[in-house]
Amino acid sequence: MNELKIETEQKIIKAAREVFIEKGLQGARMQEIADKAGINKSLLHYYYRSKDKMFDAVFQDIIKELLPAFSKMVNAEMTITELLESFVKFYNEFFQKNPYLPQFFFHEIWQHPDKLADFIKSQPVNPKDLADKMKTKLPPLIESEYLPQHMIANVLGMTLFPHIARPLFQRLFFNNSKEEYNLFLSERTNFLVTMMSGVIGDDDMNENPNDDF
Amino acid sequence: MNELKIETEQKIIKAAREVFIEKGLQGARMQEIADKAGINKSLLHYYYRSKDKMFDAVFQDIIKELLPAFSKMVNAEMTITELLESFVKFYNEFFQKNPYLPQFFFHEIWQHPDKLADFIKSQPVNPKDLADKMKTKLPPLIESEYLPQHMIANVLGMTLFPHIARPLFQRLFFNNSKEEYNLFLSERTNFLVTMMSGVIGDDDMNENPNDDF
DNA sequence: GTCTATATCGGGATAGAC
DNA sequence: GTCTATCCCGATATAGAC
Repeated sequence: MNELKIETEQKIIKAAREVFIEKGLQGARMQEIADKAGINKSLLHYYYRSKDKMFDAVFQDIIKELLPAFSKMVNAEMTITELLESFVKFYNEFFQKNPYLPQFFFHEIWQHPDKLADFIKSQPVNPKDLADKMKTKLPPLIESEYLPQHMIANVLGMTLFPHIARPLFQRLFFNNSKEEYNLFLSERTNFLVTMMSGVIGDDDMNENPNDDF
Repeated sequence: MNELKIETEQKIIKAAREVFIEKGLQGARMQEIADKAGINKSLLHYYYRSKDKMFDAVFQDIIKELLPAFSKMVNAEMTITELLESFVKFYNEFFQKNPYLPQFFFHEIWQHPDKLADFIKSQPVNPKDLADKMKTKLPPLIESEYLPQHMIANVLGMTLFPHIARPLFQRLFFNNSKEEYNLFLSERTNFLVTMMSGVIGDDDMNENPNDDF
């Protein structure tokens, strides 16, 4: 019995996630979620009292997957080049598996900035510390010119853009071929990593930003 | 009478645009649009038969404002540095005035890739030509390494990101202060222009990519 | 053209049997 | 826990008076 319950809840949350990510909170239909989960519509209300509560559960899950990946990498003991590499690789892979996700995420943070704020406040990590931490990883020459915020915006922007603009870009430049575009995306991971290393300079590869070394 | 009619239609399309951009097609309410236009709900149906048709009108308008700005600049007789500058300045200014717009645009192109495709096909401009044209503007050294698609994704990504990620970034790094963030955005325009010029090399400033010079 | 009143319907939510 | 049946409201859309 209990196993069945757990299994059902899994099916529901999985289906809900898929539908919400594709259609957004307003666009999603409870019926579609129920169909996709292979269960009855009213069961949704048994597990999650309302559509809103169900959405919250999904939204929180997704933020928890996206943001910590960010801070974990910044906190890890890596050089800036290694950091950028794991950064770009992680998000490129993640979004290639979940193409609708960037669109969903940014749409919903504009619709519910409050929900986002609550989550951020509940987090133990201080984002300003992250930015500072990132700054210490930068070679001195660049450090003086780049605000860490610019740096982060550059990296995230260049990584994210081809994913969120996919419906447009795939049609404009890749004959609307899914395969061609995935090829472009995979290739782009390497392109970005080598390009960024070039801008930063490879000479920090042997440096260690920590004093205790 | 006719003037009144025109005036009303203007008020409606303006209101519809605002509400659609903030809430999206699914999130928008006809009542809210009517209220914002200061007219009766049923008048909306008199001018545009349905919500969908109204949305189409708005969506087309917006695409027409966003994409041609793109191609006009690429076609203009500018060096790559001048091109990048007008590019970044145009979009940064446009999105600062219309903060919800990037979020709206990307959400809706995922929801209606068909509508987007139709528009693209109806355009006389060939995007591949644009990419090639852009390639001719690049200094030879860079040309060999950069696919124009990467170049475009880089510039658009770095320009767009702080706008679409605003609810997140403003909270994470700018105490959720609207003023501080606008300052950051304005400053970033210059930052991007100088940074990009640096990467490309300023030595193309005096070159003219055309043979007839 | 613009309004009021109303129809219609989709979709979230609840009651209750099993 | 899961289903069927039903409620009920919100939102788009239409009819018709002025």
